[in-house]
Amino acid sequence: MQLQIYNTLTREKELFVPRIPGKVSMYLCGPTVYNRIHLGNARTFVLGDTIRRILVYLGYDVTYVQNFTDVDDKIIDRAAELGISVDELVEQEIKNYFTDAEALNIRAADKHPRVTAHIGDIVAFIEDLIAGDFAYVSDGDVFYSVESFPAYGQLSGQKLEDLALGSRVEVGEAKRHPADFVLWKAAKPGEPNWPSPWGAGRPGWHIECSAMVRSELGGHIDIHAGGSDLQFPHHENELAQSEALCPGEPLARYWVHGAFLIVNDEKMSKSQGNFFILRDILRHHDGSVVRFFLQSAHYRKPLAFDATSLDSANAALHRLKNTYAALEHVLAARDTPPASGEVLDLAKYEERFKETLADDFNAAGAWGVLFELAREANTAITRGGMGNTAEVLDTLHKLADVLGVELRVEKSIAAEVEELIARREEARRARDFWTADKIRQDLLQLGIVLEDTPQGVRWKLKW
RNA sequence: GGCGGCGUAGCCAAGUGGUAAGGCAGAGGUCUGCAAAACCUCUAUUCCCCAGUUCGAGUCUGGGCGCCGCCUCCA
Repeated sequence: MQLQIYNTLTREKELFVPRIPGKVSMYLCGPTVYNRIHLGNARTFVLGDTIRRILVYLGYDVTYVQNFTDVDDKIIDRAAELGISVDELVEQEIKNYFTDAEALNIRAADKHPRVTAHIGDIVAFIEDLIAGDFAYVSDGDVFYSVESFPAYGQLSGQKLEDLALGSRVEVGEAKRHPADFVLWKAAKPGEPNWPSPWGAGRPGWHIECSAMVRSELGGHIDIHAGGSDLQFPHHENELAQSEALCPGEPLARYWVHGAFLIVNDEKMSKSQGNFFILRDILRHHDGSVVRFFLQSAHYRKPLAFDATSLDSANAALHRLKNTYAALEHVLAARDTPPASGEVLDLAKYEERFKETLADDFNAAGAWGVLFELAREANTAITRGGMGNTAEVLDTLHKLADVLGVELRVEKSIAAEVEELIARREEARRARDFWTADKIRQDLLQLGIVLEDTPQGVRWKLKW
């Protein structure tokens, strides 16, 4: 079993060889904190978290960094719109991000650096670029000179001539080449700014990641990930900045880009107006369902989203949760002798699961393996049990956790409800089915579903 | 115009040379006092079309058609 990763830089699936054997450093471009994330954004953050979990599962010691972009035009505009300070908005939205992430079972990264906490690193980085003749000062702004970096365009496959045609040069910008991009923006009145050798100002967008990778991870990393809209210009520019200073060693050995969420055959995005705020979706759907849905297609393929997507995902995931609950119930049944019968070949399933994930993080395929395991477990239960119920339960739980989904449904039950269930059992024994069905109906109103099984009554919360 | 990607059943999808995973929805059956859950059976002779390579192609090559993304803030 060897991990293979599709590398955007080479456009090929490559054998994964980290810089340091057994260790992986990974950086994911995080959110610009100006409002709640939408479902498309969530896909990328779930991807990063899933890759991290898979790497850990495969035995790597992972250092995972995800930044917050906390100074930017959109943030400044939004704060003004809301009539609050940039700081207030940023603090609020970072908090919101963690709330949303937690709902999707996205674990906090090892570090979540903020741009504004790294201004010194950024200024130092820009100074290095200027010293190396990769950047130039122009009236308080500092620009990166794309022509100084011959490899410019390698990540996106763009040629400088082609880029020049499409580039937009704003009035007043003194760029030497149309594709040159800003490293440091001179301060405008009323905007957040920091002192620098070129005057007060704030960092451009791309420089933050180069600087934070350098300060947090040492300048060279194994995996750099983000949504595919960041491939150009953001990642192309990051690469140019970082590798200008360190020729010979790549900024990232593997570039991973996640595909978009598609609504009505179009990319879900703020500008299209076809986006769904994650927060709103979570009002109606469990986070595990949303996460499961986001993993239902391979990360490099667009994933279609429509009104039925989450209901369908919910039904699918409950198939696994039901199997899990059934196994727990069998295991907990007191009066049944230890189950014998066939023993499920768990090693076989785990091997397939692992190999599928090792093939460019194929989570959707790995879920398929889990469904097959669930079917075999269900079949065994139907036939009277299996020899290794506890191990099946553990394996199912462990593998779902690699994908970040909890199959165990936490449930508590009030004493009155237990009393009702007991009374229904009495009624059933007395063949008073009218009363028994009445109690079952009443419980259903309370959101509790009863199932009569050979091992006794099983209940669950209605989904 | 430049660059990149996609096209698999009603729907969502996995699958990069060996004879079509999985899920949802649907039909029939089993189990059940009735349900629920589950199980069994059925639902793509076929992977947009046409050529080619090969013993063998959804998978490789060439051409065509359709769709999407990036090139401007964007996950």
